[in-house]
Amino acid sequence: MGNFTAVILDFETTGLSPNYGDRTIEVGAVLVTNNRITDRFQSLMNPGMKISSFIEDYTGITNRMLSDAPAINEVMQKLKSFIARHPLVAHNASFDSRFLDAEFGRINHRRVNEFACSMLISRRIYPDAPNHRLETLVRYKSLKTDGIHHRALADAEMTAHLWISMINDIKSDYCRNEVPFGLMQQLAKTKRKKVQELLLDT
DNA sequence: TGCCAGGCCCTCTTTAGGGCCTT
Repeated sequence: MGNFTAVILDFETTGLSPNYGDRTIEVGAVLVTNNRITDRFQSLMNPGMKISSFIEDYTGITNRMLSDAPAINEVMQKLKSFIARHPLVAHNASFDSRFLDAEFGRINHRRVNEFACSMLISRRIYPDAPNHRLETLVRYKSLKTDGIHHRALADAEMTAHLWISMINDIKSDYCRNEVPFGLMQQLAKTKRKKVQELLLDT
């Protein structure tokens, strides 16, 4: 008891803003139970438009690969089942939550899941990291990686390892048996100077 | 037509500006 389940997810997209027409082109998600990855979900998605050469270069996902991919709505239905009502985590969650909510909106679904941001939490837990990009934190904490970056499942797995690492570090640094999701969310909203206070207090 | 993100966080702040993160 006490070890919560969460889904860590990551999107590759055509750009930065769903409000300006950008769509998702790949999703990766992993289920974390008892601080271990216990299930995985990944799919490319055909956004119905050409992606820029910048995105092709950035992700390694090509227009050719997407032409054979399933429609976004179809994948969103499957993603909806995968995430169920589990709390969600993403690195810079404001980005992924915007896209998730936009794509769910297109299938007339409204997200009920809570969201936590591993980037905001890492700024509190690892203030001395050179920066808080996912890639940097993976190196900084010597986390498991297959060396692939900017692909959805690889990034989701690295984010999951970061998430697990942060929970384990809080447990050992503050002698805690468990670190509930709500505390992680609270951390993200806590001023850096008040972090010690929060973790010692609760 | 052409424009175009958005939210957090720090500081030489709050009557603001700019860097960080995500694609």
